Amino acid sequence: MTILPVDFYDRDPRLVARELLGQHLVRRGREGICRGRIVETEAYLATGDSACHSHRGQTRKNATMFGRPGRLYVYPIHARYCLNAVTEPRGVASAVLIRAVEPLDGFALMQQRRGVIACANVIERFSVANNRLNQVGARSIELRHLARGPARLCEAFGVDRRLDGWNLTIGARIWIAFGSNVAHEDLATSPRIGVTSAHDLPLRFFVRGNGYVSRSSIYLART
DNA sequence: CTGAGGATAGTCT
DNA sequence: GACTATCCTCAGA
Repeated sequence: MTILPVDFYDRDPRLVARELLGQHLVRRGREGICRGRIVETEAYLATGDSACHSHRGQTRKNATMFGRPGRLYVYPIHARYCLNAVTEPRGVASAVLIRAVEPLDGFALMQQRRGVIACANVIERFSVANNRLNQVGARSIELRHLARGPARLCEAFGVDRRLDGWNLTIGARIWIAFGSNVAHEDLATSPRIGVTSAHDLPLRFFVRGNGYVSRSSIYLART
């Protein structure tokens, strides 16, 4: 296992966002270990980006973005959380939002944290929903939705603001390890999801055709 | 102290 | 595709 070093993060967030695709987000806690392949990211720039949290200066909420690269920036949104990796040197407040992973390990733990039962397909999902043995009342979802979307990802991996500022490069609690690089032809870009300003910038990066990517059908842009 | 709004997700049409 | 529950943070009074 190769943990991505600080140098990896100490670069332009557009480069980091692109190269994070294919790498493995790993979460280790008392309950066990979770691992997922990163398939969708977004870059938020330190300058000229009105959608970036740092755009209006430093506050307590976004302070982590102004700190060292390779740290975890967690912030609350709509009663949920989103997970970012801080990029560029201290004082240059940029970050990469991780929007979705393809689950690799820790399926049971992710399901438990999310309070759902993940099914391989819609047919199995229908079957589970009607199964009397499902006494806990957990919703059944498709597997591709287990950690798709930043808030679902945080819930599945047990990430909340207590991990804001955590060092992603020391190999404890949560880190990103090298998995594989995505071939150029499998890489796609689009405008970022859910941002109301700077919507023209193609700062979202995802693995083309990957079923774990959110809203993949909307954009088919190519880099 | 109060109000507004946000890098969402789930549900329903 | 539209609607909205939900809650934390910040700005303004």
